[in-house]
Amino acid sequence: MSLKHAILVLLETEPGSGYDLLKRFKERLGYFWNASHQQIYLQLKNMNQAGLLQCEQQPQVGKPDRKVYKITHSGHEALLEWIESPAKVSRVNDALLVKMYAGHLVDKHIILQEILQHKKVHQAMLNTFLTLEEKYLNMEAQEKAGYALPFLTLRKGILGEQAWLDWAVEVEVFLT
Amino acid sequence: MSLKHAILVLLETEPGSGYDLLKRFKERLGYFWNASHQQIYLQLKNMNQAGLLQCEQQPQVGKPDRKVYKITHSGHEALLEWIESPAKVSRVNDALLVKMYAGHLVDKHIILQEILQHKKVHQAMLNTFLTLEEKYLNMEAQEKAGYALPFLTLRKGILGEQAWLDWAVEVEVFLT
DNA sequence: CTCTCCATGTAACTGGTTACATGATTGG
DNA sequence: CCAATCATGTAACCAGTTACATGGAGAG
Repeated sequence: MSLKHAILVLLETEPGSGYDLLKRFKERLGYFWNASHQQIYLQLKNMNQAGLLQCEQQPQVGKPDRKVYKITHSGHEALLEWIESPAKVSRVNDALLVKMYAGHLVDKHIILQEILQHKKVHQAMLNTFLTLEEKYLNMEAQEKAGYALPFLTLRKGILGEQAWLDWAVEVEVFLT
Repeated sequence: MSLKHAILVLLETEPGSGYDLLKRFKERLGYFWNASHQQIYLQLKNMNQAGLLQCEQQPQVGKPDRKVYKITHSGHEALLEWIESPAKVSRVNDALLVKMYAGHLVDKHIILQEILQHKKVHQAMLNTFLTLEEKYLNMEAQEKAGYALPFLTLRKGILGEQAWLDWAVEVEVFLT
């Protein structure tokens, strides 16, 4: 299970609350890791209990306390251990392809419409990634160096989305 | 969710036992849908109870009964309804990219080794897909027509794996 | 005044994995 | 003889989603 480790990664550089983490997930790991706020709050509680994080409560007026979590030494150790041990090849379960496979059962326009809807989402993601890429490429050498690995994950996103869109073209050609 | 629907797809053309389905998953939906035998047996039981499938028990000597499941009318309806209603864009949770993102915490050879391991698996998958593609391309026009949609899902696999391997090259260039 | 964002959480449920369990047959 | 494959399942656990719940602040 890796939500735990993803949280450790995001807290490794700076402490943050559950909500902060939610935002960081969207900004930084958005393409390859998703987490809902419910999952995050629960995980933080568990990880705090397990001693991977420590929590500082900041009282707020008219709001629930702001709980800022910080990685502990034990948390840092756990993170390194995880990075160093091999990960399984992640296998997808893609419902769209199951539909595609059985598409002969319905009118082909239904499948085509579905593809076009998904295409919009993938095109939008690609655009976001390309904007981020440009930002990176315009950085000064020094700043660039610090973002090299995140940039490689961005490249994964770009190549993945481009492949998706190339595939969509093949599908459209066949279905129209 | 969709394991249910994937099973309906696989039983739509011909009945089969849990073990038959396990094999069909591997052969036909392998790239985009994974299911363990435990999941399948459980689902079949539930779907039988829900009236989507009917089960015929074939007694066997020295073995548990062979339970052959067949899609019912209600199951067929459920399948069509599912295909016709929009699917969410599937979002990946890829632990390898989380590691990559935080790769600065460890020696870069650790990340490189991990990439090389994963690359082997992706290369093997691509080879399998390319073999299947060739098989399809050598079919006669008539037979080809019947496999057009499954062929498109195969194309997705091919484009996806090629993109993965292209990305791996970029990673290797950076890490060596 | 309503909508969106900020900010936090609990509870029930569904989906999926890991571990356990059994035993025959086939191929090297 | 040993490993793999055939063939079936249960139980405990872990991960993730959906629904529910609350309430302030700022924008239009």
